[in-house]
Order: sequence, then structure tokens, then C-alpha cells
Amino acid sequence: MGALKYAILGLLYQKNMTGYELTKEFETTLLQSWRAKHSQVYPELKSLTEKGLIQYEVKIAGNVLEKKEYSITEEGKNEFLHWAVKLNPIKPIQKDEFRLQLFFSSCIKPEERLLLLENQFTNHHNRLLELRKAIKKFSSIPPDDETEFGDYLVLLGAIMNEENTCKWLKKCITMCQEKMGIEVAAEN
Amino acid sequence: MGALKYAILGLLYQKNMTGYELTKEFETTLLQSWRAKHSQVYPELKSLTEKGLIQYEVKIAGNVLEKKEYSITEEGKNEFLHWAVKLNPIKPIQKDEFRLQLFFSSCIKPEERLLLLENQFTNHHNRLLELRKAIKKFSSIPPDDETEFGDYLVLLGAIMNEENTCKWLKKCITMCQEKMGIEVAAEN
DNA sequence: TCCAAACATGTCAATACTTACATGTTGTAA
DNA sequence: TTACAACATGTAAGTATTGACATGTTTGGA
Repeated sequence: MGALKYAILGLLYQKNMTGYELTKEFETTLLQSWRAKHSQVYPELKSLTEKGLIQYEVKIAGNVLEKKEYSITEEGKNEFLHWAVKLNPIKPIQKDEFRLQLFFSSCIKPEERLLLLENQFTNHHNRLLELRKAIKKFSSIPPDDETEFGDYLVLLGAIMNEENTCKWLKKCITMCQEKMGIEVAAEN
Repeated sequence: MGALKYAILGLLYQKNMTGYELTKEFETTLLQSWRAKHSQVYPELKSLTEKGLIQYEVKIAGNVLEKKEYSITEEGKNEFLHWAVKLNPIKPIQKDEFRLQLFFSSCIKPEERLLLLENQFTNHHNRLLELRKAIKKFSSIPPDDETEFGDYLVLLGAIMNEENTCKWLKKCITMCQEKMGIEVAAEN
């Protein structure tokens, strides 16, 4: 998709960072919008440096440990800002192995389908609680000219998304139980 | 992720099909859960045949055109049913280029952020209308032992998802407008 | 009869991403 | 002082996926 490039440029637009720190960002603040492992970050940094979009300065931590502190170049800023205002078409609905399982669930026993749904519900509900905990760091809506505003909007979206997923799963569970209840009643 | 394998096995579990027909399914019924292009389907069919999970019979259409009609083997059924009941942990939140853009939107003008949000809203709302049209093929909730039941639940999920996304975008738009309104008021 | 759309099956190169391999330093708490 | 967690930077092999290339048949309508 090529958005990793812009994620890195965006982070360096805010603040100079090492590859290690960038990776940390992907595991924390950026978790709800983009992710990347260090094994993807380091080669990308190399490639962006070669393209002249970023540059680095070697810093010594402690006695010998070399850290590369990356910063964005003027050319990098241009590319980033160009991307930042681009209107994009929406992406096709994401692949989801659970939805695929549910799609084919007429092949399995109703009780097993119920188990799958309940397992998903538990997991998503736990994630919802985590996200609600995470948004507490904002005591109020941040000003729209601060970096925290984007963070807040994305986190809010993630929470609403999990709430909706839980709602859908509950609805599926209820529908399945009704179907199962009716069948049991019809047998008697 | 390896779910393409199970998507194909699942479709062939329902009905014998050619590679072309399988690809059609990915473009229509499976659109809300899994997608694959024909360039991925044909090599996968080859690989599954080599593993003995599926087999094919050559059929002649018209005068010369050779079609390969695939069917699932007993071994394939076993593998599919094993997967179909497996409890999976939930996947990390999906990557989304728009959310990344929104995350970094403090770098751009408030009016431009608003444009991005409104563009997304229009697009998602259009998709929502499409999905609502699609679910009309079900006059009522299908019985839970028919293949249509899974289809119905997944489609319902897709609709609820788009509704929620629209709701979130509207909320973001309102919040941005309020922030912008307050700033304008403060300037006077 | 001719044309276009749909049917039908493949390959190839490039990109994106994950998991595992590989190595070494620094700070801190027991 | 010693051991562990966190810091720090990379590579390599394999999988998944996309978009383009490549080719040919059949059906139905103008």
C-alpha cells in the first residue's frame, strides 16, 4: 500500500527519532491506524534516506552504542504534505478470517457456531475495555491544531468500532439462540 | 494468513466449481469476508490439488474450450471442517490509510481536514446504500442450517459497520466545525 | 456476419509483510 | 555483581497479494 513511508515521514515531521523509537510509536500511538515491525522499519529508513526524504545523525549513547537519529528533509516534508491532503477513494472491505468462518458456519453444528461467536464477543469486549482505558488520557477534547487531536479522533473511531462489533456479535448470538430455541420447541 | 485455502475449500464443500466461478464468488458473495483475484486463485487451486485436498475433471464447453471443474476430496473436507470450528484470537486492528491521514491531520489546515472527512463520509455512505440494497435479497432471516444464514450474518455485519463508520465521520465533522467555529468567534 | 462482453486459464514481476535469525549495549533492581 | 529487561540495529527466507502480461473461446445482440 505504501503508507508505511508516510507514517514514518509523519512521525519524523513531528519529532526526530531513531528506528527503535519509530517502532515503539507503531506499537503504541499508531496502533489504531498503521502497524509495522522493526524488520520493516529499518529497511524502509534506509530506502527513504537513499531517496533523500530523510537523513540521520549518529549519536553515541553510553560509551559505544551508536544510535541513528533520523530527521525529515525539506523534500520529505513536501512529499508528506502532498500526501496528507490527498483525497483517496475508500478501500474495499477488509479481509477477516472470522467473518469467513461465520460465512461457512452452516457446515458446523449450531452450538459450535455459538461458541465461535461468544469467543469473538469476549475478545472484542476485552479490547473495548482496553481502548476505553486508553482514551482516559484525554481529560477533554484536544485543540484541533495540536497533534493530540488526530490521535483522539482515531482512538474515538476505534472505540466506536469495537462497540459496534460487540453489538453485531450480540445480535448474531441472539439470532442463533432464537433459531436454536425454536428448533428445540418444534421437536417437543 | 492462509485463509484463501479455506475459502476455496469452503466454496467447493458447497458445490463443484471452476476457477473462474470461484473467482466470481470472491467478487460477489464473499466480498464482505475475503477477496482474491484470479491470479491468486489459479495457483492456489494447483497447490491444493497437489496436496490432495481437491481434484478436478476436465469438461468441454462448446467445441473445444476446456474447463476444469474442481471438487473437494474427503481429506479436503476434513481439513476444512477442522478449520471451521477453530477458536481464533482476534486480529490486531486493521491498517487504514485514511485513519493514518487523520492521525497526522494537525499538519494541514482545518478546512482541508474537513474536506478529507467529508469525502470519506460521502464514499462510505454510498457503500452503505449499496449494502442495504444487497440485503434486500433476503425477504426474511434464512434458517440457520442453510448456507444463506452465514451470508446474511456477514452482510448484516458489513451494514452495521458502514453505519457506524458514517456515524463516526459525522461526529468528527461536527467536532471539527465546532472547533473552527469557536476559533472564528474568538478572532472577532 | 461481425463485434463486444463474458467466459476461461494461466504466468510473472514487484511489493508488502511476517517470522525467525543474529548480535551487541545499557540501565536497574535484587 | 550479576542477571534481566529494555535499548538498539540489522538480515534472510518465506508467504501473501496485486497488477500487468498473455492467450484463446463462446454467446448473444445489432
